[in-house]
Amino acid sequence: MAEPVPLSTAYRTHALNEIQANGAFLIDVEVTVCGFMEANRGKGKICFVDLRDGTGKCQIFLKEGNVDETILTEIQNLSRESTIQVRGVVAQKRPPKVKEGEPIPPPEYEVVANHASVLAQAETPLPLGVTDSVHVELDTRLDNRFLDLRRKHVNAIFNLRSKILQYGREHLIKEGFKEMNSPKIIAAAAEGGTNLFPMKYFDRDAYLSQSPQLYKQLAVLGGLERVFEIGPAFRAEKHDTYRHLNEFVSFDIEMAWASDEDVMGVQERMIHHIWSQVAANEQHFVDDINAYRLTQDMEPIEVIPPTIPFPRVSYCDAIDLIQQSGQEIEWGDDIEAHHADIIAEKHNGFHFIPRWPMEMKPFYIYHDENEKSVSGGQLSRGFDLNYGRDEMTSGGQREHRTEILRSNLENMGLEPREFQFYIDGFRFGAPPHAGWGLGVARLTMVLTGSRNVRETVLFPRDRRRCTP
RNA sequence: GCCCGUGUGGUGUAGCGGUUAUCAUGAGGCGUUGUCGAUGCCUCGACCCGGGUUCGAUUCCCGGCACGGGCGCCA
Repeated sequence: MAEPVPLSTAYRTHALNEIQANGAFLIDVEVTVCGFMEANRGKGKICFVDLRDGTGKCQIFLKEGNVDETILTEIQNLSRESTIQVRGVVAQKRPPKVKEGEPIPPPEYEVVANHASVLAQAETPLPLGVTDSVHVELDTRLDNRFLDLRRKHVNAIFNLRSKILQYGREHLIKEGFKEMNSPKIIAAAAEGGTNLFPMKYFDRDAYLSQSPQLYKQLAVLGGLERVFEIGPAFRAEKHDTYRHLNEFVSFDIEMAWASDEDVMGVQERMIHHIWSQVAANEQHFVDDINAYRLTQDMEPIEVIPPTIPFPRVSYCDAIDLIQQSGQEIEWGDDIEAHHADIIAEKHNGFHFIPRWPMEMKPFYIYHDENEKSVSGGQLSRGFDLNYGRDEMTSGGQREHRTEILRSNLENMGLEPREFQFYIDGFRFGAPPHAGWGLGVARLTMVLTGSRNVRETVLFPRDRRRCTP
C-alpha cells in the first residue's frame, strides 16, 4: 500500500472515504467534512444528508437539539448538489432494515452534526439528475459535463483513464523510456494525407500538429534512445463516427536500434501491465461501471489481463481471411470497417496486423526489399493494433536510410525538398528505429466497455462540438 | 459528403387530424419518520422553428435547424 497522504485541508479534517474506512477508530472523534449534498431526508425534527466528495460518501445526521434550528431548516430545504461543510462526531450507523433472508451489510459510519453551513447552493432544477435512474442522452450529458461527471460510473471511467496513463507511463519508464514533449504549433503541412487546422502564428501561417511523429524520431536521432509522449493531436477531418474526434490524446513511443516486432513487444507488455494493475488495484471503479450497466440491461465488463504475445494476423493473412468469407477484396485494398468485422470474428481481443503493403504506408515506414507478398507486392514494416474491429494503434519500423527516404517521397508523389528539415536529421548517422501511436480514448473505451469515444474524453471536440 | 431515423415538461419517454397530452424522474408546499431508492397528501412544468394542406396541425406535407445510427473521409 502507498503511504497515507494528508487529505485534510483548510475546509475539512477528513475525506469521506476516511470516515468509512477508519470509522471504527474515529468513533466519538469530532471531524469536519465537506461535500455535495446528494439527497436529504426528513422534514421534522431530524434530517439525514447523503454527502459525497471525490473520495466517497457518508451520511450526515442532523437532529433538533444537536444543531441550531435555523441550520436544521436550511439543510432540510437545501437543493440537491449544493455543497456544505459539516462539523460533527463520528458514530456507527444504525443498520438498515433488510428483507428477511438478505445479508446484513457491514457496519457503516456517519457524522452526527453539531454544526453545518452551506458553501454554495445549487440552482434547481438540475439539467440532469446525478442520482436519477432516468436515462440521459449523450448530448445533454456533454453540455453539462461537470454534472455528468458527478455520476458515479462516469467518474469511474475518468478515474480509469487516469490509471491507464499512470500504469502506461510506469511501464515505459521501467523499460527505459523518457517522457518528452513536442511542439503542437508547426510551420508546414509537412506530410500530406490528413487535413490540418490552419492558425496564425503572429504574422505567419501555421498549423496545429496532427502527430508528434517527426519530432519523436528527431529525438531518437539525437540520441535520447527511447522516448514517449502523451499529448494532443489535431485532425481537421469531417468524420462523424463513434471512434473519431478532431482533437485526441495520442500515446506515442519511439525507440532506437529496434524493429517493428520490438515495439509491438513493448506495446503488448504495456497493455498487459495496465490491465493487470487495473485488475489488481482498481476493481472498485469497474464495479461502479457495472452497477450502472446493470440498471441499463448491459452486460457487465470484466478486466482480464490479455494473454501475450497478442496474435499477429499479417496483412496478407487478413486479406485471405476476408476473401475466404466471401467478401470482395484484393491485395492492396484497405481493410475497411466491414472487413475488420470478419477478422474480429476470429480475433475478438487485441491483435496486431503487421506487414502492410508499402504503397499503403507513409514514406517514413521501413521496408526490406526481400519481403514481398505472394503476388510480388512490396511489404512494409508498418503495423496496426486492433481490438475487435477497432484500430487502437498505428506504428512501424522507420526508414533510417536517407536515400530511401528521398525515393519513398518521390514514389508517393511528394516533394523531398519540403521535407528537408526532416531528412536532415538522418544525414549525419541514424539508428534503425521504430515506434507507434496509441489512441488513449480508444484504449479507455476498451477497458471501460464504452461504445462511443466521447464517453472517454472529458470535453470532446468533434465536427459539431467546440464547447464546453 | 452520402444513406436512414428522431425532435413532446428540467431530464428521459407514451400517444393522437379535434385529448383535461401518458408515465417515470424532478421541482415547490405541508405533514410523519433513525431515514437510507425515505414516505403520505397537494401543486408545478412540454408538443424544435418557418411555411403549406385542413373548419381545425403537436399529429400530414415541404424547408430549415438540432440530434442519433450507419458509412465514407482518416499517418
